[in-house]
Amino acid sequence: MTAEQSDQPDQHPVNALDDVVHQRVRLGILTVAHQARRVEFGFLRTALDLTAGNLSQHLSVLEKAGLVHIEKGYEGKRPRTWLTLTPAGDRALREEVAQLKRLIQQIEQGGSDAQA
Amino acid sequence: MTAEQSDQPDQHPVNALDDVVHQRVRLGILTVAHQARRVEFGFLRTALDLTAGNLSQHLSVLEKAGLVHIEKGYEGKRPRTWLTLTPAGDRALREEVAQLKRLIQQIEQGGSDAQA
DNA sequence: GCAGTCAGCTTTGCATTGCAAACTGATCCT
DNA sequence: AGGATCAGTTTGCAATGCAAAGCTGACTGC
Repeated sequence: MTAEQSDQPDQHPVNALDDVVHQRVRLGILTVAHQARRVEFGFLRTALDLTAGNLSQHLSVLEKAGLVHIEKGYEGKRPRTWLTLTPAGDRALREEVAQLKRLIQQIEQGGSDAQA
Repeated sequence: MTAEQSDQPDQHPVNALDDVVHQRVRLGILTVAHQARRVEFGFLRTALDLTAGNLSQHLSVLEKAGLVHIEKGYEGKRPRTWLTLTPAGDRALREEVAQLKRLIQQIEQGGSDAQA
């Protein structure tokens, strides 16, 4: 146990996860936005069971990070807010998934007691 | 308050995730603890690239939640802290993995599960 | 043997985050 | 017209997460 690769700061999957993306609610938002091309605020709100205030803030975090595009307009006379994933958002989500898969593999392989 | 059609409380995978387990660092701790039967504090610290203070607090969160058992003692004359997953911790980790898998599947299918 | 140093954590202090209640402004109902 | 409802945003506050400082005991030089 000699050669410590100190130039390898962190090889652990969790260190490759981005907190903006990994956060539970935002991961949900990105997932839904990935599945549907364009999502309504209200749909997200009920699909993820959030308060409007909570959702509103998570959206601005995602927008500020450049992961989603937010589009405000009207449906008839009612104001609406739609959400689309940006290319960066799509990449970020894929990256999250890739790291989660690595993590899951580690968990499922290396157990002292493993059972599916 | 309108008793709306909340008979479908939340079918979305992210709502089944436990924030105690899902948090990035703690997910890492649980993963490492799952792979090795018994982990040293110092090992976790370097493996996950954490400050001691940060690790210390995450461990007490996990302990308070009953997910890990913390054991203090000596190795030779040096004080050491070891960590083991409790059965509940193991179950919680498996549950997290199960939900993550559901989530990943949803993402990778990429279908348009549209709205109105 | 007692100052100084180091290993191994814990505690403290503070900035950020996340949540829901309160608010704004427009539309619908009667 | 006046109230109820929809669609979000802003505000206020509690909880979280982080690193720096602090604490405790062991070993080292003198």
